[in-house]
Amino acid sequence: MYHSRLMSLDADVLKVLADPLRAQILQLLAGEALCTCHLVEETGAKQTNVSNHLKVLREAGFVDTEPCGRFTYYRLRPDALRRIADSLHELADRADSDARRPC
Amino acid sequence: MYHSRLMSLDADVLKVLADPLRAQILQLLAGEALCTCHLVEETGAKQTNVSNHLKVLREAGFVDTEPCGRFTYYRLRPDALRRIADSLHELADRADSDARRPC
DNA sequence: TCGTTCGTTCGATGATGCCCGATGCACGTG
DNA sequence: CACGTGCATCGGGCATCATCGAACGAACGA
Repeated sequence: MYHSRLMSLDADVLKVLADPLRAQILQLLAGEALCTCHLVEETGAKQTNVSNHLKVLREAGFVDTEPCGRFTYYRLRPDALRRIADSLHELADRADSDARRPC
Repeated sequence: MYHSRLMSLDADVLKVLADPLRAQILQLLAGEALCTCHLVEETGAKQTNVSNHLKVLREAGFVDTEPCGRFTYYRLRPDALRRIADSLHELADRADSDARRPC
C-alpha cells in the first residue's frame, strides 16, 4: 500500500461539485453519454444555464466533450471523480486516532 | 459486493466541504483533536470566523465537539467523510460504459 | 469578586455565483 | 443561399454566503 502521500482537499474543485444542477448533470452522465439537448430535457433547466454549468464541469476536468455533427456529446471522466473520492477517503483514514493536542 | 443501491450526490453536503477555510480545518483535525484556539492559531483566521465555520461543520455532522473546561475540542467524524467518498466512487464506477443515447 | 481568557451569536457588508434573456456562431437541410 | 436547430457566450439582476466587529456568556485564577 503506497498511499503515504498526503492529498489535500481542494475547495475550488469541490465547489464545482457543490451545485444541485451540476450534481444532477453528473449523475445523468453516469451510465451514458448525452448531448446538451438531452440534459436540458432531463433537468428542465434553460439551455443557457445547462451550457454554463457544462462549461464549468469541462474546465474542471469532470466531463469530456465529443462533437458529433450539430450535437455535442458529454461524457463523464471517472478518474476525476475518483481523485476526489480518494482524497476524502484518505482524510477519513487519517482521523482514526485518539490524539489530542494539549492547550 | 452488494452496492447496487444508487447513492446520489447531495450538493448541500458538498457545499460544506467546498470552502477553503473549512477544508483546511478538516485537514488540521485529521490526525488529532484540536480546540478552537489551535485552529485560530494554525489558520490565521479571526476567531469569530473559525467559530462560524465550526458551527457549519458541526451541523453537517463532519465534526464532533468535546467540551473540556474552558476549551472546546473538535474531532473529525470519519464516517461522514466516507459517505461522501463512497458516493463519488460509486458514481465513477457507473461511468465505465460506452453507451450513448441517440439524438 | 474582579479580571482574563475561550468561545459563541448577532447584524452589517462585500464578494461570489446562479439564473436568465439576448445575441452570435456552426452545422445541416430544403 | 436561406432557414432552422443545437450550442456557446455575454451582461445584468438577484440571492447566497464568507468575513468582520461588537457584544455576550461561561469558565477559570488572583
